[in-house]
Amino acid sequence: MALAKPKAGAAAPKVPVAKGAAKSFTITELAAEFDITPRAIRFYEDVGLLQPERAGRNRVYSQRERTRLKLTLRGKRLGLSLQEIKQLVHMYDSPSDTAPQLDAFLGVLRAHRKQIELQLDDIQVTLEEIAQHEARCERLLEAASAPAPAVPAAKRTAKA
Amino acid sequence: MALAKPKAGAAAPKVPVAKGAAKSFTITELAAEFDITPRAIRFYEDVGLLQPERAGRNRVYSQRERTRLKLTLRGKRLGLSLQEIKQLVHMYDSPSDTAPQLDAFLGVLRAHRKQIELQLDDIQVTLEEIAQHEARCERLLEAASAPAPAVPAAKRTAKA
DNA sequence: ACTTCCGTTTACGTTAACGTCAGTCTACCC
DNA sequence: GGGTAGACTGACGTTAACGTAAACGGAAGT
Repeated sequence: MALAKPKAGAAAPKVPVAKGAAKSFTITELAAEFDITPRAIRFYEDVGLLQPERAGRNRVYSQRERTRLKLTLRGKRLGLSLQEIKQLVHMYDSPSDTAPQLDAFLGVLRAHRKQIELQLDDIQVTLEEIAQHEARCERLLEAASAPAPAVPAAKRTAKA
Repeated sequence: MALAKPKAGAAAPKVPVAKGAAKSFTITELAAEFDITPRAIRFYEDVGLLQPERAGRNRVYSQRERTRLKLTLRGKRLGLSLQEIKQLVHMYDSPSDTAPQLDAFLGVLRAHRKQIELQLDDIQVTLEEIAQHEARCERLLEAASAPAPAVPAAKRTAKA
């Protein structure tokens, strides 16, 4: 991210990636890849989650920004707010090196893990329940498709 | 906030235990138990997630309603909207018995499971990352508390 | 030069999920 | 029988996370 060119000759020429091969992305590419709108991506930038470069007026996303977007979306799927995600991401890639900083970071990490583990419990319970419902459903379906109910026809519904 | 007082000043007509001790709850009890506000509970009722009985004006929650509230909160923790939760809960306890109904229900169940499993992946990845960060933090902390790392020592484990 | 197509900016609109009064009602206590 | 304290019912406010519409700019094709 060598911020060299003070003025990149007006705007962005089509596909200027010639040398470094530092793959970059446009906003619509990312939007398409992650199935979200450009508006959402700009919004994430507004709240400080992304900081893309610019080619003139247009946004240019590096691999690193793409990763942050990915992290953001995963955070969202886990039910975190953008602010929470921001704090986490910020901690994650700000190199704390003093002992108290590291300590605080560890605290946050443990809290985060705790929460994630609770969620893991929720998920496992839910999966268990779903499995039971599925089993019951399949049982009933099989019973329904069974040719002749051998049981005492206590409930003979109208059927042919 | 008085915790377990001899129930000073209640609004309901003195808990009419009536017959079969079917344990019931007041809105404030549930609010306290799940650490939410009565307002939230009433709101869940507004959107059709709960249907408590009434003792005069006051709401009375049965064990079943309590369970639904629990399901609701778990759904929220899993990132579902109240509408989604409503649909699921409604399906879960409406006894579908015709084959097409069961079939549809199975479809929903499988979709739900699919989504939950994706989330499980997210969680596992996240846990993995957290573990790595924790390890790095602890490494750094140990290095920082080490006596005097004059030279880039490879690994200082012994605590003397 | 003109049009077409994106991407950008600005700004207001929207939805979900409550929070926060304000005013009422009513059972209980003194 | 007056006071108090919860619970109740509207009704409006709020926050997060975008959606949507309007207007502009630059570049690419014709």
